[in-house]
Amino acid sequence: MAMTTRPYHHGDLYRALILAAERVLAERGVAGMTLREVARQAGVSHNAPYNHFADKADLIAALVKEGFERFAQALRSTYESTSGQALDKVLATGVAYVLFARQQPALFRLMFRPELRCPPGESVPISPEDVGEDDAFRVVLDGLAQCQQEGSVPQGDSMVQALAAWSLVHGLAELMLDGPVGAYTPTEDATATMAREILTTFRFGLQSR
Amino acid sequence: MAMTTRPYHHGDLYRALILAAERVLAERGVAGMTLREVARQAGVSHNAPYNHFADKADLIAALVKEGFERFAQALRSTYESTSGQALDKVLATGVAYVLFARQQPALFRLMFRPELRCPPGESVPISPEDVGEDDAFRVVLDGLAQCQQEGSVPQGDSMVQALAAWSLVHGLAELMLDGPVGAYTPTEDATATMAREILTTFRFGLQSR
DNA sequence: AATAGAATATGGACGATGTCAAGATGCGGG
DNA sequence: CCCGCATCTTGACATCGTCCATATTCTATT
Repeated sequence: MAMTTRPYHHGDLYRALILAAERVLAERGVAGMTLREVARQAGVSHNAPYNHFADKADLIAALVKEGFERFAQALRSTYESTSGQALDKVLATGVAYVLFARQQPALFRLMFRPELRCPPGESVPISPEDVGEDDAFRVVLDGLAQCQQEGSVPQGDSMVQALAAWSLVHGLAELMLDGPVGAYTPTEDATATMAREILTTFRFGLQSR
Repeated sequence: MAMTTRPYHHGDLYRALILAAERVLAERGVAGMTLREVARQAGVSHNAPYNHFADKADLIAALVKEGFERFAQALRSTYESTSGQALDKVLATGVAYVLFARQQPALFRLMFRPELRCPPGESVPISPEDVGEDDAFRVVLDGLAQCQQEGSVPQGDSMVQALAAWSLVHGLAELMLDGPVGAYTPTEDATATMAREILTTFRFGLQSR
């Protein structure tokens, strides 16, 4: 009678598989996330997932989509709950971006490794839009448009400004996880401080002219 | 007689394997680069690589190291062959960074996916230093120190400035390859223009104070 | 120069993985 | 009540990374 697609034998295997996938991902990392292990953790046979997902890429895409939803949610709520000018909100959102990556490193990596959501033979991944990447981007985009409106950022193509801001925090997040920056930011506080410092360094790039 | 480790049967299988790996990587992408396929392309049995590399992660690490050497070389030569202030050189280096990623996308991805160079069971990858990542970073670091000396950039911790600059171009490169930016930069010229535009947007962040 | 030994390559084998093909199981509508 | 279909299981296959035993070829020592 529920309006969701009725789960017959298991309860809600679709959901259970995504949760199991997330746990496996967090425990064993991107490389260790195997379809069979996910099924094992969910307590079903190694072929049960194929009733709910076309293939491994499809499961990953679903998990990534969930990740981007939470991600966009985190950015949005940070933006909205920060007081001050729109520019302050955008900067706080940038810090939240980096913190999200730090708190859920494996999920964050998965979200930005489209080669992992390529169907078996193909080399063209399930598109970023299908996976909700744009929604997260729009938070920054809208925020910068607000900044232009309040005059805290120079008039111009806010798409370019958003790409620049996004690039900055995304690069920082990636380098913290997988690059040489990690060593400089051992704790979570250090991460936030570094993010703030770097964002402030470039803040004047948006303001001055 | 040569002082290099003498190749006995094949000629120089070590080198041949790295070249084959690079070809396979470019053709089939990160996900399609299999050890057996590399051996096939090199015309040897599937076990021959084990005489020159401990495991797949070791081969990848060697290829990545080669990639970082070329990368550092490209950045350095761009820096040196650009005329003008040190700041101009640094900005040109940033464009070169993004162009390298665009011209060798698969290699670039491989370079920044340390989970692919984890030994079988382990989750700790072959370190960034072992792979030459620092050498490339130093180009930017030294460049910004020069900028401080010539006064085109505010005094301060040039490590933080370098991290900021590196984050910016690295994020841009990643987003162009795997994210939503790619659509806006279809051609190589568009890529360079976008990179210049974004770098210029933030240029004033380093200058003003 | 001949031979012993190390370095290098080959083939087969094993466990694990992603995926496909059939068969078994259980729920809902007629 | 029973049939159909969605759901799960079992089994199989190709491929992959890696280990082991064996064969081949080069180097060095006598």
